[in-house]
Amino acid sequence: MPDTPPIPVRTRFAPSPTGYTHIGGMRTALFNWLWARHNGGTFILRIDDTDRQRNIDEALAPILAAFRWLGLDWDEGPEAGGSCEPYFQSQRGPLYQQALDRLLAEGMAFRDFDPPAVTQADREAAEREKRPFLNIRRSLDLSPSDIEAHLAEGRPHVVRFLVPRERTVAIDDVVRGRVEWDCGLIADPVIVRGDGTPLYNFATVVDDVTMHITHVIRAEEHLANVPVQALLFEALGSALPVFAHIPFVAAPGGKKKLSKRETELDKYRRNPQFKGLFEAADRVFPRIGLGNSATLNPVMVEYYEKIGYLPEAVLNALARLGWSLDDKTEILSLETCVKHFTLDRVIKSPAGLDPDKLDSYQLHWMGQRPLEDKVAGCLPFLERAGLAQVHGLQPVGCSEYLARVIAVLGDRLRIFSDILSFDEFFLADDELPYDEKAFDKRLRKPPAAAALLRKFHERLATVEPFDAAGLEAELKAFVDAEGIGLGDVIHAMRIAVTGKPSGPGMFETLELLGRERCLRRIDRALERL
RNA sequence: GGCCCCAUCGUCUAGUCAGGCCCAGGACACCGGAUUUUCGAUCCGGUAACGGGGGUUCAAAUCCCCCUGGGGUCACCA
Repeated sequence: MPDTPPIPVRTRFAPSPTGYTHIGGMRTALFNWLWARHNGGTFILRIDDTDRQRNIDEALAPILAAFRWLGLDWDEGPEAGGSCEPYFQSQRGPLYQQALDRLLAEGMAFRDFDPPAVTQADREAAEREKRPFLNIRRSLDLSPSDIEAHLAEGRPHVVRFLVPRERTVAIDDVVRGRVEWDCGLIADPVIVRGDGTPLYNFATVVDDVTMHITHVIRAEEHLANVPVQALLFEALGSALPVFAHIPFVAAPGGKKKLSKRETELDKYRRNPQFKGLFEAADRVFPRIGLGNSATLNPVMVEYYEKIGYLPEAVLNALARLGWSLDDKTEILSLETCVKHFTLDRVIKSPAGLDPDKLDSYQLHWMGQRPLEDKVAGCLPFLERAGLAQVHGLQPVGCSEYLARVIAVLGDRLRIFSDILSFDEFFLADDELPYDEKAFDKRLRKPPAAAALLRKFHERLATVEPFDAAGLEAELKAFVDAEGIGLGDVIHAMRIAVTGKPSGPGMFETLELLGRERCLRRIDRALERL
């Protein structure tokens, strides 16, 4: 029980509603969620929408959807409510105003009437002289009556927090240890804009205070915000929360922050470890009417859901990015993570997303899913791709057929959309495309292939029963009689019946397809020789 | 450039706080073999790392210093 904090833990994840969820952001959310759950505490979702009032509902939906998909519930926040409502910064104006009044009254903040151009010039001058920029506090010299006059005439101004320049500020970060800054190097941050709206650093602190956040767990890139925020906590008379600056999620194979910027995405497309995911997007999304890797890419959580990854796999992969349970445990359920997650086992250095490893988790977790889950997971892909109605059969959704196909595929079905690459089971016989290279190699080139296939075709027409065991026995008898090997006919048969060079067991495939379809497909292949 | 952070196999990591059990363990990837009608999966086996230099110590991946390298951040964005 030594790692259990004495007071109820309250963590928060505060996304800005951008219309999608960054996979790295989700990892941060997960750590917050895990820490709250591990301690029986509270996980809060708060929407940082201070900057602009875009269509919140539209931008928020994908974020909530991502949390729901992964099964990360929030105790307080949008739709859930809570005792610290509202959970949208855009609606918390009065709280910020109150905090602002207090800072102003206590002389810990001041109105800065310098026009932006003046500040800009100061900044450029500092840059030219190669010294750190510190705002010149001209407005501090204004007398109370001057200020009143300026206010009366509606003179535009911002409010700056007055940094105590003579001291230092430090935190004891749970993952990074003690980090200290010299306040003499910190410019007075603007906390309220000219239009009266609060800025992030200010709003966040006010929210963390008023929502009684005990642990601020966020990505390392926020470390630079700490001095200002810590000072703000103090100024507001609040104790500092526990800070845990976790490493950011890096692009595969690198140490650079995973970004959704277009120029970076183009690099990712060429990244050997990353490109597979992009290629998958370009392969499957067009078939199901979801655009391509330009609209849905692996930087977004939505990508993984829409292409058919399992939440367990994504969660497992995310949990292992910068955190470990011990020296050997790789497979982690959410439950296991909740039980063992502690902040002191978070690593300090950036962790690159590893698509290969994600796939290995996916393989494991897909293997844990019962057949009916796989059927339910695959069906939507077939429907959207127009493959749910197999010629001459009942719709795949209301028959056992799909379940049989999936059972035969076994672990070849890694993600749900993989079902689309086994479309030979769903296409009409005369629509089946052929892998031309394999067709040449197995049917056209071997001198005896076509004749053998033609000959075995006759046996297929009458063999009983038409099931895997029966078919295997029949083919064995056939090759024995011909004095050849299994491979001499099986490869030719596979390309003829499926159009592909590889796939699940040949006999199971034949059984599944059924006699009529097999015969027709063989005829069709022989005809195009 | 200023400030700050980081540094173990190709990758994710264990080990670093409490130096010896580490000529560094696991996993993924990779290579080889087994199995197999193909692919996949599976099972065996293998290659592979403490960035460099100084200290401290009987002993350093672990402690100290310097260097180098990588990264984050520098807005009336979040």
